[in-house]
Amino acid sequence: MKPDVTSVVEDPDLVEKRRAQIVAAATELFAEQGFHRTTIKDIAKRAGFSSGLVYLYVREKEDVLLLVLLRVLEDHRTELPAAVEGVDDPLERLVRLIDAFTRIVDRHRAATVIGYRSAHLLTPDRRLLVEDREREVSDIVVETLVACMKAGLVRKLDVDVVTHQIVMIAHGWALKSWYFKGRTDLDAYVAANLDVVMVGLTTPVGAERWREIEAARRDERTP
Amino acid sequence: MKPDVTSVVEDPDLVEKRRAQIVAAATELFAEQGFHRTTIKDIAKRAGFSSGLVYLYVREKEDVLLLVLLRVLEDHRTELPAAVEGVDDPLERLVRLIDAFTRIVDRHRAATVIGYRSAHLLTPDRRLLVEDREREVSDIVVETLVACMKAGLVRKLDVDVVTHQIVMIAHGWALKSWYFKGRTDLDAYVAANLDVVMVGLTTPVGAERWREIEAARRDERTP
Amino acid sequence: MKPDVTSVVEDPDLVEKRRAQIVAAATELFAEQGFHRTTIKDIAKRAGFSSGLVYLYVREKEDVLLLVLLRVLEDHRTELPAAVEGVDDPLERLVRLIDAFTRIVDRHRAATVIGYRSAHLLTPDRRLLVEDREREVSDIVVETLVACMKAGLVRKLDVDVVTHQIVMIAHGWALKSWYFKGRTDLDAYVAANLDVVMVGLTTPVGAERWREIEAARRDERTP
Amino acid sequence: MKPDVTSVVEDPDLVEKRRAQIVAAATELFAEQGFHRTTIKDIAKRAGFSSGLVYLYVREKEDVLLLVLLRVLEDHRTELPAAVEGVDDPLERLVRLIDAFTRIVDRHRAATVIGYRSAHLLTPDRRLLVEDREREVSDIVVETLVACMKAGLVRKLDVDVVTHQIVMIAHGWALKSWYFKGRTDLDAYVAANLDVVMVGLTTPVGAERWREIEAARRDERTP
DNA sequence: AATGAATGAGAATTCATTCAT
DNA sequence: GATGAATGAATTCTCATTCAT
Repeated sequence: MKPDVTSVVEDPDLVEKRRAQIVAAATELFAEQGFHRTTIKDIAKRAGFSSGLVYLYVREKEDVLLLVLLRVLEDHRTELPAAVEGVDDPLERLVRLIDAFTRIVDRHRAATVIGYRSAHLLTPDRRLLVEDREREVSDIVVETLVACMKAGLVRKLDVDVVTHQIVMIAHGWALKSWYFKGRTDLDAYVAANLDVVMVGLTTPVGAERWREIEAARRDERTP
Repeated sequence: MKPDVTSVVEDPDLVEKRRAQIVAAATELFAEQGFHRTTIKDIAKRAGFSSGLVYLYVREKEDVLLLVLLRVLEDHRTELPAAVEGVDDPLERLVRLIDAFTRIVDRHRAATVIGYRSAHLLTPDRRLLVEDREREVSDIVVETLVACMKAGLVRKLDVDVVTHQIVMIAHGWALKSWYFKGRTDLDAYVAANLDVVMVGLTTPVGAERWREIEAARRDERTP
Repeated sequence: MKPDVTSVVEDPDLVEKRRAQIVAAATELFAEQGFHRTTIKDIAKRAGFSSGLVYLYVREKEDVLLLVLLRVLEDHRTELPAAVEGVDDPLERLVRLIDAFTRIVDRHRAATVIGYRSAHLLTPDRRLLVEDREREVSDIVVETLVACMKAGLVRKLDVDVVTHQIVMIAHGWALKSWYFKGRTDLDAYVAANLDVVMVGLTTPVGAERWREIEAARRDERTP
Repeated sequence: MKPDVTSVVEDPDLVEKRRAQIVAAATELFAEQGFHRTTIKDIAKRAGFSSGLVYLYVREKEDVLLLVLLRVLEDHRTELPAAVEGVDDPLERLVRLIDAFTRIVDRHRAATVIGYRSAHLLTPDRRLLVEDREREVSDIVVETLVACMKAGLVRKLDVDVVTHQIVMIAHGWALKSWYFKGRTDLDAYVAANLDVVMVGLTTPVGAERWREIEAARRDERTP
């Protein structure tokens, strides 16, 4: 389970402490300048020690990126369940999750953005590790969504797609900050997204007009 | 209007042709390996000419990235309006836009992903150029959304947020391809997203239960 | 005698004309930016034609430098004798030569400076060619100096050294223009240098005090 | 006062040592092949270390050139005054200066030549720095010359021009070594130049014949 | 004769990584 | 454990030269 990053230093507390310093500095810098433009020296300087030290706690630069990405996902895995702790009603859980997810992302904007920008730079094994963790996070949403459906609170829909939509709502807040800059604040963002999605999910469906439209669209495409 | 990338070659047809070759090769490579790991030599080799040639059509490597990003946005600006050409009903336009947007992104998956990964590497002036074009694209959605609201077909909601949600649905298809790999196809993705969003947008709203939940959430946060 | 630079173009008049254009443009540019920073394209553009054309009149870039340097030396070989044409008195010839030499250099400041900066970039054969021409120029001074000595107008001194001193006076005006900038004009420069040198050359020598000093100096060095 | 060249290495002794090695190697190479044809790799190899090391002590290649030029000027500023240390008689000082100046140049032939060839390649700020130092060197001559004039040992003449003449005598030895190759040695060169200049400077002036000649010349030019 | 697009060798510079202290 | 000097591979960009038109 432990991230597969080895260190030559033995003392586990020291390892944890140093890595936290490295991750903190790297997260800032990667977000500011991107992975490639950030040098190990930059990271070391911002963290307040020498560049050689970094290599006592990490084998390659890419490991730093891995640690950064695993760090946020770890936080998600802790904070997201905490947000629905003790809440039994599935619908309430779902609302809280969407709300909390977006707010967690907001707190970790830098790392979230780094994920989208730089995860692809990881070697396949490391990328897989990250994707696994990411799936564990989205599974938290999946579970609640399934519970809602089972309880008849949410109508039958492709769970993966809906989960993905919810994830994108949360991540979207970090990804397009420039789009909202100065126009919409976090609360309004959460409110509007919840409004659309929750109505979309919970309303029982009839023969809406847009359905005919889309049906026609589909026929048009595959005659 | 023309991208501010200068070329020492004067023949405009040749410039267009060569740049198209450069963009095609670069789009593939940037998507495969990222911007930094792709060398000018790589691009030239894949396009079938010498590395020096690239610099006859572009001043710096970053210009190649700019051209790649502007290329997709240009396609969006052409293809998105084409998808609703001659369609008067606002709701039908909206459905078609969401559908078409996602499918255009699908066709330009590589470049879309590059946008999220590498746009931040551009110098501010170039980034601004890209963001402007991006806004022009999302404005196409905004217009139709506003028309729907004016016609009473969609209820009053924050237009920016909803537009952003629609954009994220379309982009999301490209961004998390690994998430759907082998499970959900494009049609199912479009269908499910449309289902949630269109119901969410067009249903007249009453006193749904999730609303109380969210109201409680809100009070909890700001007592 | 002709500079050893071959051209693929046959018409000698055209060759001469084009080379003159090339030399004129190159002289300006080499003086402004130096040899290496000046590209063949720069030269062609300033001369008003295409870069390919240059290679019809010159085999390599270095040939352009050679032509530039030979051009000035040719002018010296024409103008210097012209300045003493018909003057029989050796002393008058000498004065006129020093005066004229400095003024010719002034008119060819750019090329003179290029000589000091860039002659060393020539391949040995080309450099030798230039040095030969340079010697032919200084020989004009040598001849007159010798005539003056034979006539007893100038006392016995190392002719090479004195010639060199005179050459350095002339060239010095071009080499250290920044030193005189705004303080001394050409006339004052010529006047003062002539004053020192001509007095130094024509005064019959006795037991000057500085001689004892220098003799002591010499002893000090070789005990 | 310190040359404005920054180093990432902090130990000042090491910086000094490495820079001395770099300067030594670069001086040889610049003199042999010129600035542009000398690569950083060449310099590093001749100095016996890796090319990357150079960039720990210098920010750009041009800085190496600057260091080379400042190095000689520093030596001049040390050695020139040392040559007249304790000598009170102005005339004796002057003779010694001319003598010493030429001999210092002889010892630093390579760097002196580099100055004439490559100083113009420096960016304006660096060039200015070099010119300032150069002026400080020539000011040493100026002072003594003025003292000689005040004492009535040298007649009234344009001090700048005469100083420049003396500087050109010294530098001339390095600049035209090919001219003297095998014919004149340093001692003869110094002796002859001193002979002309000192007689030229110290002889009280009457109505020499060459003066009438030059006066005529002048009238001819400005009728 | 002239053009100018194309080539490709070459050079400065950066930086991850190592290792002696 | 920590430091920071040293290494050298890698990459962008330039430009002399060629050659098809």
